[in-house]
Amino acid sequence: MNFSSKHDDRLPLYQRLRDELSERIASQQWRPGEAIPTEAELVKQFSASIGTVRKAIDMLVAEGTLERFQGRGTFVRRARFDSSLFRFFRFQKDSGERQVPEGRILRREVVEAPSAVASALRIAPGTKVIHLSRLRVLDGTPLLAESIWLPREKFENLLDIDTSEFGDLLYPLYEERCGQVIASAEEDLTAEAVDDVHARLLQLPRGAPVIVVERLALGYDRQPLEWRRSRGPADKFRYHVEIR
Amino acid sequence: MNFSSKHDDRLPLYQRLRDELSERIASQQWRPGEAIPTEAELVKQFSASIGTVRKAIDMLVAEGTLERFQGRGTFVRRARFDSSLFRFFRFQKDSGERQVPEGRILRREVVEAPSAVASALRIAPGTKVIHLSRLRVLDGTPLLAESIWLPREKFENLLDIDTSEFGDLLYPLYEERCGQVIASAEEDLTAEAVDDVHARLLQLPRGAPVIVVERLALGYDRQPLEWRRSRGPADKFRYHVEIR
DNA sequence: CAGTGGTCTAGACCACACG
DNA sequence: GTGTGGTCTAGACCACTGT
Repeated sequence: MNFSSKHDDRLPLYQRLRDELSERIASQQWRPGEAIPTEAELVKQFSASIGTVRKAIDMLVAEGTLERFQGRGTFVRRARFDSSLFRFFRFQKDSGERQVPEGRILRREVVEAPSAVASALRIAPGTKVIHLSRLRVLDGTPLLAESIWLPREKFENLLDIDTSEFGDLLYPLYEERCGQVIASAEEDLTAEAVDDVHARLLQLPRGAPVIVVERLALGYDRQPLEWRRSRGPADKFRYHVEIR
Repeated sequence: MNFSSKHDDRLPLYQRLRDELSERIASQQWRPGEAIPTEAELVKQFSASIGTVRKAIDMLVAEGTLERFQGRGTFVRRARFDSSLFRFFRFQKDSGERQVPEGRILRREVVEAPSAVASALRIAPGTKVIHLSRLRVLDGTPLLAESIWLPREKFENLLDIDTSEFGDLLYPLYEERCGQVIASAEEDLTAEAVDDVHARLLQLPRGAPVIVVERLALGYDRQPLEWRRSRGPADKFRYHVEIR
């Protein structure tokens, strides 16, 4: 067995190996939660030494694409985005348990992509996109008001289901209904004084500070799959960063 | 040559090696900007193989403690924190060049540590600390209002210099005057409506949204050296994160 | 040129998971 | 016990830096 042709021979072997593995994951040849072949097997397949194979796998583990378990194997990592919400918002029960906030879809429509959305999703402006408006609520308190945009072509199936059946988490829904797996994301955080529309939605006084999180979610092949903008009350927000 | 005694023999060799190197850096045996011994030299000193030495160094590079340059050597990394400011604030000239905002010390005093400060710096409440009040200004526009607390014992020398000679960056000053090197930091971000005191300082209307950044700065030995709380106008703020 | 880190090999043995 | 990843060795050769 050998490499798919497109790799540059001048690149180090472990790099090409990393890219090759990464592509097989992107193409869902190995799916999230599944084990990839053993190190010994990969050594044979790519006629590389164990050290080189391990270095390639090391990189994918560092990137968060793979997960290793001694004695069991190496697995494609299933991204856990719910936790990202809790990196930002200290909305937890006293016991410290993490609750998934209830998600209510307020609106679902097909529209032409506004220019900001089109450029984020890297599609032509005016392309049809699905727009969802969603409110996330915890213990009766509005937590987040979200606007979500999806390329229609990939997510057409979402138009067939009743929005009441969407459930509280969208990414598993994307996977089940549309075969689209979210592998990573980029977020931009800002803050602003709440506008009247969101003040009503979030039950906040006029001009109260809100956090704005814009998230671009990507597949394993790094294609943009979803763009969303979420707003939440600033006093519920705390984000922690380590710097070196 | 051998390891300092305290390392646990059950730990993998590359781990013990990493810890040993890390300690030598913390103790300023090798200082920021200086090269550490070559890989071949470390192989001899620790009677390990080249692969093991490289793995230990790899870890410190990944942590941001060391920096490698092919053909030149491996160097203790000098933390560059000015950049952290610009990760958060999009205050740049049109050309994209990064300007260091002017720093004006408004007040310098010795006080007993408030409990929040004491717990952040991990010292007993009531211990004497140096408190600095500082305004950072770019092109005449107030950017950040900062309150900075330092353990008096380590930073006594700062009391001897006129505050007008502090300059625009404090961390180089800490290093030159007090021998204290900042190696890493943790930041917490929140947002709030500005209070009257900071509205005046930052020239903002009442209740405007401000970003609040609390930073704990640590030495190479991870001892807390400085705690600060900074506030800046939210519309100047944008923070970018990657999630996996 | 000599000296540095970067890549790669071909093994050995250990620690852990699971049937 | 068998199979997996984890640690470690002892080299070889390449690519880059500085003199």
